[in-house]
Amino acid sequence: MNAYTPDIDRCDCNTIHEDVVNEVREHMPDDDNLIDLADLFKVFGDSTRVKILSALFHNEMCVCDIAVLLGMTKSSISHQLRILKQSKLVNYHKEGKVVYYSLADEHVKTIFDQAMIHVCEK
Amino acid sequence: MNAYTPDIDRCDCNTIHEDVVNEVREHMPDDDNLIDLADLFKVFGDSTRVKILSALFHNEMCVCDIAVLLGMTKSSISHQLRILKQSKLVNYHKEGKVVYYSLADEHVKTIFDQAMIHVCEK
DNA sequence: ATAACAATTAAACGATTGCTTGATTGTTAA
DNA sequence: TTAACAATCAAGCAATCGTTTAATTGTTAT
Repeated sequence: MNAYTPDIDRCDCNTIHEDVVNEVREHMPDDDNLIDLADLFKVFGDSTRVKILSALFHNEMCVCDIAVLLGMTKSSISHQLRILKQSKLVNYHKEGKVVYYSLADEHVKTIFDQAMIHVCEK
Repeated sequence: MNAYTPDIDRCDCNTIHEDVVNEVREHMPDDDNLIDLADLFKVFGDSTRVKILSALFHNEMCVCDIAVLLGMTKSSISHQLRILKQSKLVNYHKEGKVVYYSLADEHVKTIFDQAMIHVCEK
């Protein structure tokens, strides 16, 4: 931030259409919201987690069953469930040694359905 | 794949609830579809790309304007636009030196809106 | 108490990713 | 032709990520 680098924004060019930039800036959601949005999609952006959530659409399941279903180790499933748990996307309850996971939120299915339509349309 | 590693699926445990696993397996979408779904979310899972798409909801824009809007270099914006282009999420057309990018698909906004509802509900 | 087992955790790894830098392409205007 | 500039591209780097491996926790059953 000195006289030689007046670009607060680290941008290496000048605005071409100032009116468009200003108009878009007004209509865009806050940065924080867009970052949260990206973070949610980031959680959805792994095939293992997508498969886990897709499985939980139909039934609550324990770690072991999910591991069998997806042909992966309990460890990696547990690891991914931890991430889904942190993102408040799954709930869980214990019964003895077994931990059952279930979908925490109905929105997820709506989002997945919409995205699946997009994916299947090409 | 020999007599000592009979686990085709690399799973390190036995099925606890075979009925649940079988039932879920029948209802789940194909692996390919779920992988495509995760790949789509992977593209959405970066805040720069989310911001670019969110901007394009309102207007087509050139690389320079997007760079100004987001306070980033043209190079990194161009880099991300390339990924969005490869995923068929944006279209573009040239006018002289300037390349204008626009949203390729209305579904994206629907998906973003649904996800934004989820994000804002906590 | 001991063995068995569901689940979690930590460390390590290989792979992927996003940005930076600098060079290059292609078009416009002097 | 030359200079300016929008845009792209390639190489390199640091950071992040998903899985593996091995050890650990906690519960059940012998």
